[in-house]
Amino acid sequence: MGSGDRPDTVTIHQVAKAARVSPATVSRVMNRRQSVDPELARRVQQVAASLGYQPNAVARGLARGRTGVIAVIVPDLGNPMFQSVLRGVSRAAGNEDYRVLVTDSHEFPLEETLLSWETRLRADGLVLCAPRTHDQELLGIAGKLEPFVLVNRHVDGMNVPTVSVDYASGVRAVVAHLAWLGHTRAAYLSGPVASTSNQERLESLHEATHERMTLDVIECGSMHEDGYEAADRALATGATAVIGYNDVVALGALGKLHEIGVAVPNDISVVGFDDIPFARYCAPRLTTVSVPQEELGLQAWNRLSALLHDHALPADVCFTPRLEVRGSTGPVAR
Amino acid sequence: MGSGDRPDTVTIHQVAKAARVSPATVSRVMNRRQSVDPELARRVQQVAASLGYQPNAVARGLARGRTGVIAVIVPDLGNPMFQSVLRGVSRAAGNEDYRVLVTDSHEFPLEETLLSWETRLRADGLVLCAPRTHDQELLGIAGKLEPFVLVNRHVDGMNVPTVSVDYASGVRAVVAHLAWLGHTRAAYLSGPVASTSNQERLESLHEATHERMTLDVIECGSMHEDGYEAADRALATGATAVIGYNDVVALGALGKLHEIGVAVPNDISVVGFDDIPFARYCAPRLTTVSVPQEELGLQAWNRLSALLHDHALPADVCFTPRLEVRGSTGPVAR
DNA sequence: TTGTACGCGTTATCAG
DNA sequence: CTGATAACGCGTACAA
Repeated sequence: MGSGDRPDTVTIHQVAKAARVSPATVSRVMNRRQSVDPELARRVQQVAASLGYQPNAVARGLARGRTGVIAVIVPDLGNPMFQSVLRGVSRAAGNEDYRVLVTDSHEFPLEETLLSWETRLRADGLVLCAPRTHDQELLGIAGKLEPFVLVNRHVDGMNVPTVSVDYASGVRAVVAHLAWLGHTRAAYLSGPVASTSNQERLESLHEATHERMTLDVIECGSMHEDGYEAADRALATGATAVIGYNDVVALGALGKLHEIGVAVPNDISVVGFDDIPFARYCAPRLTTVSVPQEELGLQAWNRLSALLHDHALPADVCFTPRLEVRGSTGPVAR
Repeated sequence: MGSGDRPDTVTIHQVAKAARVSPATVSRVMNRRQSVDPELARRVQQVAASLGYQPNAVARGLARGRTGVIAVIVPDLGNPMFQSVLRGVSRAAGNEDYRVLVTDSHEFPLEETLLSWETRLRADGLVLCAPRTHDQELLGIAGKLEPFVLVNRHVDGMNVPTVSVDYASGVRAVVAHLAWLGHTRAAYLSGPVASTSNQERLESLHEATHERMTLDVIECGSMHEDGYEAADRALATGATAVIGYNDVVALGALGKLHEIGVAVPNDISVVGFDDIPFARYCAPRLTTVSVPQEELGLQAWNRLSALLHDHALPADVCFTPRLEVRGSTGPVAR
């Protein structure tokens, strides 16, 4: 037991009193200002250490106007793609002593902007992965989100640093690869309709397959289960190749195909997007459009960092994904 | 209207002035205090909305003494196990309007405590996944971390709410399962030596296999690559079953085995720990000791929440994992 | 080089 | 029910 008070909160004043200096001096010492007598600084540091003093981050944030925290919004913390982006941001930001406030918007478009705003208020800046929000809504709130960086999404008329991926190029590579293998009919396991990356991939697929390959679009989603369930329907179209909205979906389909005895790639080929870590560890290894996910996070941080420190802003970057051909695609059976 | 102007930082005073009331009243309205004249409250809300006012979270945190943020420390944001725990915490905390400050300690024991402390300062509480830190160090810093909850780890003499898993029980189930299948020689792909969960599993394995099965311990690690590389060495021992430190390692081994033409489970059986999402989507599906990862996060939040709100603290919980028998284990070849 | 005093934006206390 | 006023803990001009 003990007293119900909280004597464990040692403030700058207590340190000052114990060291017989003013709070200002303690502050200077804690912030490594050079204008303090070395001898005095040492004494203050000793006292501070012996008292276990650590500056209150909140008060410091208020006084300085910055918190040393950045916010990151992801649609789903369970999605390996965003996990990697988060990891990239976190590590990069951590190297410059910034912490990350992460928020999962639950794949819920309405929450994306609300949560973004709310979370942004507790941080100095924002890295936004918001594939579901409408352009208009984003444009409307952009002003209250600054400084922020957009990941994996482009919004016309929005002048915000963006880190993205040229999925169209990836799609073309996929289609070329499949065509070269002799495929003439492919099924696309479509992601969430509201997702811009799904729209981008779908549109590019239509363009790339035009008069070259038949494309069946299967309603699916973005989770394992979605791909697992959609596999049957994809199969029913007679397609010889399945293109998943992302790797997670593709792996879900792969699981189902294996279960029902459909051989990959002999009976059917499977392709995904992202190149999540497990894509290279499943059997057969998944052929996929490889996106540098952590690099995406790193570059996002670089831009946010520039914004925060008023440095020169790196140009927008758009990564060209690489088609990683592995074991899940093969010549069409005949 | 609404767009166009950019009120850099609109404060409670500006709202107060515009609504011709005192800041105190605005504060009351924003905090939904019932002691405000409904008519007045409506007016204030309108003004606040029209000005796009949102209370400054940092100032609010300072004044209230709590931030609405909790810290979560994980050894590696790339590990699906901790990703799930994080997700569980995040979603549970989010439901009560708490945000999550996440820090990746890079699997670096020394940083675990330092980062924990540093991060804890910016939050109201802490969920700590620190499998590498020594007991002594943890005991020493525990006082400055409170309130906090420990996940997946027990420290003797530390009176802190803990959410853990009875790995020993899982290990026994694995050994029983393998023995029943006729296996008499197993190889354990050992995780990081400093990891308490590895120590726990290894110790339990020795006990469970005692005079019943030969156990070869292979130095490995916690990543895909580690399992991938260790597969050969495991094979060389002549073991008919491989037990991975975790699913990630087991999947890495699975990949290598598949690559070199060793059939699973016909030639060799493979088991993992955790039951990460992909364990059920690989081929063959991975037999593994299933841990309720998100539930771990949820329960951790429940306890932290109780601590934060001074509610009755739920008893420590220790989940008994379930052996999820899938396709990667089978009768020993003869 | 060091100390004093004020501001950061809110909340809480206490009069009115 | 509402409004001054004092914290909250720290950073920093400004003065000494």
